[in-house]
Amino acid sequence: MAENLTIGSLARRASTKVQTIRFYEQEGLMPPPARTEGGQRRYSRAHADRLAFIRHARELGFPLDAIRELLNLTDKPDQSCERVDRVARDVLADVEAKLARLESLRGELKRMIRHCGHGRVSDCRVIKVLADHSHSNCVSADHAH
Amino acid sequence: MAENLTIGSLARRASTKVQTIRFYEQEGLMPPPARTEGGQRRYSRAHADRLAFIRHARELGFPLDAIRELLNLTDKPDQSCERVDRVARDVLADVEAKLARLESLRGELKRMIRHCGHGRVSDCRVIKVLADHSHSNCVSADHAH
DNA sequence: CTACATCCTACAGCAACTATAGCTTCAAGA
DNA sequence: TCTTGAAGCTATAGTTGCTGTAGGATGTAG
Repeated sequence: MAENLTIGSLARRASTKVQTIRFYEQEGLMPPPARTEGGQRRYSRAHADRLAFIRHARELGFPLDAIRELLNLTDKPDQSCERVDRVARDVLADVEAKLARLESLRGELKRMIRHCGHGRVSDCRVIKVLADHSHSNCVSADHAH
Repeated sequence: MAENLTIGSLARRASTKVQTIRFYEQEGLMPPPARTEGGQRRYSRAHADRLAFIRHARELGFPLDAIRELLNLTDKPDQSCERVDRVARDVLADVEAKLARLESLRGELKRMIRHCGHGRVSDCRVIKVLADHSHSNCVSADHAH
C-alpha cells in the first residue's frame, strides 16, 4: 500500500511543496523514482520514509549537508554512531549560538522600544539608539566595538 | 574632518566589506557619493553616519526593507514616530518568534542526543527519532502533525 | 616613474527553497 | 472515445543579504 504515489500526493503527505521534492532529487537527497511512460514520477513507500526523515531533520535545523551525511551513515548500520552524535551536537551548538544572539537582540530591542517617547521622529529614541550605537546607548556586549 | 574617505577606509571604520557598501548603494540605502576624476568614490561624514545607522540596525536584525523605511522616516522629522515604533515592534516580534522556535528545537535536540546509545548506527536513537517523528518520539508541539 | 595597494564594473555563488512560463500527461466523466 | 481540467514536466529566475572573483583602471608613496 501507498506505492506509486504521485509527486503531488507525496508532497501533501510530507507537508512540502512539489518543487521541494524535485529540488531534493536534484541535490541527491532523494533517489530518482520510477517514471510512467509519459515521464511522471511515481514514488514508493521507501521514498516517503526518506522524505519524512529529511523534513524532520530540516525542521530541527539540520542543514542539507548534515542530512546528506546522516543518510549516508544509515546505509552503514554497523558503524559506530559516533558521527551521528557529532552531527547532532554540531546542530545543537549552532542552535544555542543563535539563541544567545537572539536573546541579546531581544533585550536591546525591548529597551529601545520602551524608551520611545511616542512623539515626533526627530525626538525618537529608537532612531537615536540606532544612530548613536558607537557612542553610548548600547549596553549589550556581543556587538560593541 | 573625515571628509573624502575612500570606500576602503569607510569600510574599515564601519567594520564592513567594501562590496557591502557598494551593495547598499545599489539598493538605494546609501546615496551615491562624489567621485574623483578617475571615478573612485569619496565619502563624507554624512555617509559614514548613515552607514553606521544601517549596520547597527542590521546587527539588531532589522531587514533591509525596514531600514529603508526608517531612513525615509528620518527625512521627515516632524511626523509622529508611530511608524518607527511599529517597525521596531515588528522586528521584536520576529526575534521572539525565532527564539520560541529555537528553544523548542534545542529541547528536542538535547533529548535526542541524551538518549543516543553510543552504539551502532542501526541502534542509534538520533536516527530513530528523525525517522519516526510522526509515530511517537516527538514530544514538542510546534511541528507535530 | 614605477610599483603596489586599492579602486572600478560586472557577474557568479551561497542556502534552501519558491515561483513562473510554457508545455505535456493523466484520469475521470459524458 | 473524447474531452476537460488538474496535475505533472523542464528550465530558469527570484528570494535575502551579502561575499567572492575576474580583469582591468587609478592613486599615491618612495
